[in-house]
Amino acid sequence: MRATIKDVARISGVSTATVSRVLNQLGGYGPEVATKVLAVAKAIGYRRNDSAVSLVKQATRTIGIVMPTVTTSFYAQIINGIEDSAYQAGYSVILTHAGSSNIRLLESLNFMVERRVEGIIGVSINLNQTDLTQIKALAVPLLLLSAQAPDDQLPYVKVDDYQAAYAATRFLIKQGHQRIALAGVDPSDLVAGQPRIAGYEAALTAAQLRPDRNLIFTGDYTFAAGQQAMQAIIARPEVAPTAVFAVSDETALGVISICYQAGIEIPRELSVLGYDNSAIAAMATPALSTVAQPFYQMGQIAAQKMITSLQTKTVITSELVPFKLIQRGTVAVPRSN
Amino acid sequence: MRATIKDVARISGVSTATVSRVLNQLGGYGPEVATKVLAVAKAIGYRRNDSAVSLVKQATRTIGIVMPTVTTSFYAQIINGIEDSAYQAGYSVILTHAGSSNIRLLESLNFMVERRVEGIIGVSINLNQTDLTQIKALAVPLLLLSAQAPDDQLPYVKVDDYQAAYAATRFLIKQGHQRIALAGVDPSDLVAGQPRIAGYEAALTAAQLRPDRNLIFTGDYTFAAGQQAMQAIIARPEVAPTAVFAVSDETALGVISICYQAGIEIPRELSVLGYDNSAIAAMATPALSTVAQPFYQMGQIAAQKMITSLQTKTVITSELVPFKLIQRGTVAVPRSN
DNA sequence: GCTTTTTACGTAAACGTTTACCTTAATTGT
DNA sequence: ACAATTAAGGTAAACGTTTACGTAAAAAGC
Repeated sequence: MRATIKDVARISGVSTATVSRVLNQLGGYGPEVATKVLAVAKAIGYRRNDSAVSLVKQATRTIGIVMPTVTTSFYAQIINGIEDSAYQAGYSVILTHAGSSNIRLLESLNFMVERRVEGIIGVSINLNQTDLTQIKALAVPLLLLSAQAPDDQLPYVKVDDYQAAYAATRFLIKQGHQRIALAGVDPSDLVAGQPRIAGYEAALTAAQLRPDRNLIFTGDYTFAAGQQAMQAIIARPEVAPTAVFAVSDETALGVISICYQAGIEIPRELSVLGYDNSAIAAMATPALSTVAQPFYQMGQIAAQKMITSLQTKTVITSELVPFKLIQRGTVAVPRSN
Repeated sequence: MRATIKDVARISGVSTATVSRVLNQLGGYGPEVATKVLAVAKAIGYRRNDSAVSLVKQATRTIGIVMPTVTTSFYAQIINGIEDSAYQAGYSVILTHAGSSNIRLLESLNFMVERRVEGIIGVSINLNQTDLTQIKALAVPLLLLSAQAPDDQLPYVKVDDYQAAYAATRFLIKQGHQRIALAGVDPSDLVAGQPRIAGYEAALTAAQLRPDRNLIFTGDYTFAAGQQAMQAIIARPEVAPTAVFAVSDETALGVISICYQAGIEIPRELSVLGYDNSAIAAMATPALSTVAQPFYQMGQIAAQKMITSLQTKTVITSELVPFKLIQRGTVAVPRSN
């Protein structure tokens, strides 16, 4: 068994209260006692037991992360951001997956409540009203990252998908594109799907271009979705876009992979724009132009917001973080111009 | 404040012991008491406090993950594997970064010991002898994942880098390649660097090909390392390999990106083989041939080994997991053949 | 030199559980 | 019908800390 504060006290010849005071530097002890206690603690390898501390202090200094079981590449960046901020503030982070399609979500949240996390950051989780009422019953602060609850019932940190899609589409138009496809989007997705469609269409309309539903290729943000979209584009020469705005970098790579197989040269024959700026974007050939989400910073911001809210006992406010258009090698002016 | 077992007991009109028995289904109570207690617990939103349980049971059912602050794309797969296994066994996982180049390593480990994790899985961390003695002093089980300690002083789960590099090189030779470069490797890295160099050279020697140190381009496994290696290859036409074995997928993409810029066609003019089979390998154009490490399974195996060792109180044994050569689109027979 | 303040500790309760041990009543066996 | 067993539930200690409160001695103030 591991040494306890009592062992340190006994060997040092003082009370546990004094040991605690020395260890936490609270004052109220003499210098020779302090050195003695410290020496003994080190000698017997004493480490304090956070379970006991949490119990008496009624605070665990732990925040939880809940994510769907995905392996998209920005996963790491988000977690890094959260963990770095948490660590700096002396908080631990405990991690749980919600399973694919949130199957394990409430179970996971329960788990965390029993661990007495002080707050939870839910990454990319879609909530319906039933979920929300159950979450409220849990009585634990929940902050959404890259997600949004119906009627904004929960605070969030995310980019403004409408604005980002608008800016991205506008950028393609300014390059001279008129027939711009939107690929891989899920129109039933209220948080990332519909706003991006709306932004895309608004930018077209603002430029006097008529949005064409035949240019929207639905999907689930994956590589495969991009492949399917591009195959559909090739199969229907009558639509013939000069640019495709993919709804994620992975989707963009999917369309690029089909283009490669079909001998369509990028960006000469077709421009492709991604979304996310995940690590793979810079490493693709040609390097992928994309709209960047600052994942690491989003993680940091989320953790900071959560922790300061915890410490100041104020409510967490939502925050829209800035996106950025990153021009690399997959967008050019269309050939016809 | 959250409801406690005492609240449940008081409202139900029984003792806390009985509540505990009901909640944990230990028997020794009547059916009507049970339903009453359960109803009360639910009504007041009682959740048990794991800090208290951990304290009295002297077990936290938590394992820790320590990783360097990297954003390589297999990060997610490893964590998913660990978390899934842990979750199934009723364990929580708490996550900490060791910082770049392990700057925060011992601090992180200490953190975890204070949290009383029952075991720690260290992912991709390189340990020197000083680290090791300090870790031993921590007296907590540590299992290495994709890493190895000097003199095998700690158990590990990893692929056999020597064999994998040997098989990969042999594969390239069988395709007809005779001048094969090795790119991005760190020769001072005892765990992933030297064994891969050795396997690479052994395969060459076994095929009566003389290893040539000029064909080894050192680096740090990154995308940039691959770019530098390929630039060096182009700058020195006298070495002119027909294939390059990159020491990671990212490095492979680095060499591919330079080839693209230089107009070198892959795989017609140059074959490229990666290492890892991270998500990006399948999404690259052309799709990257690579030696696959089963990251998700490695995570699972590590967690399972740790947990069964904890439960059976046996030592953790090391395990070499199988690699696999995945042939996609970046390796072909050399032109000269 | 006496009171007052400060310093340096010790005592013990509290945090929320689990569980060994005890007690009472009901059930069983004969 | 009575002893023996079992079932149902209570009591209280224990886990490892922190911290309010108490106390004795030393220091300071006059």
